Amino acid sequence: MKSPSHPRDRGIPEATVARLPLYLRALHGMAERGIATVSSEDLAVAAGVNSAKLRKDLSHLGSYGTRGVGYDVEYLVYQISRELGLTQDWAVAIVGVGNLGRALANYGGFVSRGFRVAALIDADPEVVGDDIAGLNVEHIDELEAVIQRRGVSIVVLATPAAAAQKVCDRVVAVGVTSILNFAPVVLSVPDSVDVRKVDLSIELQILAFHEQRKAGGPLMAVESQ
Amino acid sequence: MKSPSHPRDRGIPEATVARLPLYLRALHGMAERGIATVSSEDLAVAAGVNSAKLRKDLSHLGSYGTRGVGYDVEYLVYQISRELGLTQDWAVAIVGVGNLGRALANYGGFVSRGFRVAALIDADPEVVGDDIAGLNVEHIDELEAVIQRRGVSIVVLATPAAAAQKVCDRVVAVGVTSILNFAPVVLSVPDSVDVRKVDLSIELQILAFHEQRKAGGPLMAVESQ
DNA sequence: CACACTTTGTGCGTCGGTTCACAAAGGGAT
DNA sequence: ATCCCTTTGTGAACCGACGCACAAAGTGTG
Repeated sequence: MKSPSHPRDRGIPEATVARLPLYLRALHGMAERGIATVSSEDLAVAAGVNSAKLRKDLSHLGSYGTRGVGYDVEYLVYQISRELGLTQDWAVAIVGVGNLGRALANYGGFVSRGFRVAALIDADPEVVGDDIAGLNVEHIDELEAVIQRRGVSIVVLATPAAAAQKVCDRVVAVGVTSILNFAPVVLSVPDSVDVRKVDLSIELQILAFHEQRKAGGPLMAVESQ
Repeated sequence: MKSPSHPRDRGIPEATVARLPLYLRALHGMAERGIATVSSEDLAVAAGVNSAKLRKDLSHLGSYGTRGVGYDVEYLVYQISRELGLTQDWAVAIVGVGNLGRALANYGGFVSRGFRVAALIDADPEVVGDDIAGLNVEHIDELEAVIQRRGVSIVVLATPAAAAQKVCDRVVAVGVTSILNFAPVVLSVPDSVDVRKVDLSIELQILAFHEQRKAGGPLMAVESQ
């Protein structure tokens, strides 16, 4: 099932996919500074990873490097972009225009990577109709219509926890298969749908765990049973 | 994100630590609904994981279940909270009060888990002095003083990318060893410092990759899961 | 051309994490 | 007390990811 001669093997490991955006960011910075070629070592340092890992990651896309020289920055940017699907334009809808939704709508990092916020949707009549980041906030009743009319393929959920599953069900029903979930709930979706979750409070809790370890040290080990 | 094994981890795997907050959230929901005991199967479903994994995770904390019965919800909440260090109060400083920083300051999920936003800090004179979420925004010049005065042990970086490393160096210099970074840069810190990063644009890029693969056709559907 | 030097691409040992499957342990009924 | 039923806790196989270390492949120089 995995042929070594196949130049663009689609069996790219998930761990690799998660790092490609990192490499892309580093490469963009280098391109801006006029760097034409880069070695795996330098790129690895810029991306904060091991150089062997970086080379193995890139080898999954094909043999785009030159031994003795390194990688052509422009070319690599193009190859990674294409692999990630960033050469096309992705229409994103943000559902839930609270503090977080607003921040996301204004976040520059999206547009600069081929993502276009195509719709803002909320249930609160107080917010509906407002202009945020140059977009008109639409009512949740229009959810399905807006998604289909604007060709939205990725939905960002920034609703309260209680509303998330219901909205999720509706967007899945109209064919959306990629969801970025900021609501602190476990969404239940069909296997065919990709959900990535970002939970700010969970990240802090993980930090707290390690911080406690550092601060408490051996003292805690005694207290535990 | 780096996750070096800490010397005093009492042997709890990093992957387990990352899931404990998930279990905790599910358990809180159950406690609210008056559920006294729960089986690993039910809790696993609520947290969206495999039940064997859940049992193994919990077994790292100790033997807190009763065979034939399940786990006592209240007791488990307490044990996990203690393990994560949530029984104490953590003072958090948010540096960078743009759209994202503002959203974080108002985010309810923090306070409800033992985290207290103790300071908001920004460089923009336009913002300094404003009241946000009941807090006065302070100037970046006061960074070190504020951190020490308020006993801040976790810093959230929500600054522009260009400023992040400099702020990071300063907070590390005053002894902060836990950082949650929202800026799209790879922070360079001593090994003793924990950095967790959240990059919204990277999450979208990963979704785009899978979305593209789904749209690609039946050839890829074979290898997709 | 031959040789020295650089850097990629990868085989392979290792390790952490996931999952299965089951023995051990507890509760309840008779 | 004994038997049956439920559910935990874990041994062990499996799987993917990581990183070392090196052969292969390219550049440059004399």
